[in-house]
Amino acid sequence: MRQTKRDELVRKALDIFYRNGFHATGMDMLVAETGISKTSMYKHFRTKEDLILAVLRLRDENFRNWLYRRVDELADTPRGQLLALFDALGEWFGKREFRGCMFIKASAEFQDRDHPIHVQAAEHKRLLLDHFTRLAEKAGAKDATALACQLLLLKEGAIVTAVLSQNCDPARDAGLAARVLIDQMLAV
Amino acid sequence: MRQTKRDELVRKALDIFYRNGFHATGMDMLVAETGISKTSMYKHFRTKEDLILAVLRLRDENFRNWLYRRVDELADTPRGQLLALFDALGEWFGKREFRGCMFIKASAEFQDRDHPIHVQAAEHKRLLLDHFTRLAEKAGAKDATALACQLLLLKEGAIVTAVLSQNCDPARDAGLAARVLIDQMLAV
DNA sequence: GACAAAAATTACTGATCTGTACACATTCAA
DNA sequence: TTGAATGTGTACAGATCAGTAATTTTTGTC
Repeated sequence: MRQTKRDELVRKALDIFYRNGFHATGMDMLVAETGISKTSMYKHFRTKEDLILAVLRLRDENFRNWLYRRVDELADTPRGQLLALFDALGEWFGKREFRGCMFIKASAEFQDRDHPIHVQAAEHKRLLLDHFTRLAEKAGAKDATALACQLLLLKEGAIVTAVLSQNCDPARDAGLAARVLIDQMLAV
Repeated sequence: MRQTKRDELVRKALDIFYRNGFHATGMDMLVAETGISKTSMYKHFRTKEDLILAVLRLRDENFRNWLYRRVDELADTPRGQLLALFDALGEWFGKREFRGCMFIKASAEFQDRDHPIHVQAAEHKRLLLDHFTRLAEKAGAKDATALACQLLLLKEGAIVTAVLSQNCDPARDAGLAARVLIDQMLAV
């Protein structure tokens, strides 16, 4: 119960950082938009960086939970789930609040590979890749690791393209490409 | 000839913004690292945003010229050139100064779709897509537009992955995937 | 109602941000 | 030699940055 305020802060900060970027969002803006005092913020987090790391942890949890659950709802077989990844992506791109991948943006603003924020963004991608790999194994792919890598490339590319191009449907293109790659990897 | 100083500024600012990010790079840092006075900077560019736009124009020119020329050197046939795209990407990823795609990073820091910097980043991607589409047409793809979109997804995904994952070879994965997609699109 | 933890308020520090003002130096051409 | 264009150096404005200190208010629990 006593964690409530902290959770509220992280939840609201997530929205603001996601919409506005990390460097462009000052602590004073967080105070104004969350209604939480700066003293409280600095009681829960020693620095802005610590807050950002907490935000990214929440984002990772939210996003992967959502994606895995949605894929599970959309298909039963491992092969079907690999394909459903891109249907789920399409749903995400269509949401009003879609603003691209928070981890790509984090790595763009904190470029140093050793920076904790960059490291955490990389960890998110690794967890996704692991999940894709397990799905590819269950589907019986000849080279599950390679297939998972390729599907991850399509996913990341689709996200970037969804942000930067209006008049196209990257989730559909990625899904069509994925089907070809999957069929080729499952063929005997 | 009197454009020299302005060009020098844009060239040096490109390096600094690319390494350090846009918001994280202040005009005072540009003064310190370029040796060009702030007064001169603001004589050539009314605002920091104008300077960034000029930097992105130069980057677009440099990058596309390099990529197109490199692909031309690596292969003769249109199909070979589509594949060579990913060999060229691999060379780029291996360079010491590689820091990801400047336009992805620009769109991450200036998220508003109407923002001039975001618009210019989108234009860069559109020009690349056009080039890919022409190559796919020359190669005789059944659906040149679709193939070009898919290859662009692989390219963007590979760049993002090259930034965020150390222990893998996204250019190779993308190249292998591209071969499958191209073969499927060129098959009768 | 009493008590203690948590949060808010307010004001502040020192640094940095974009952008400007002004005086002075350099270059080049007529 | 004059004069205009282009450059530099320095100082500054006004806002905002991350982060802190001291005090008061709110809140939940016994």
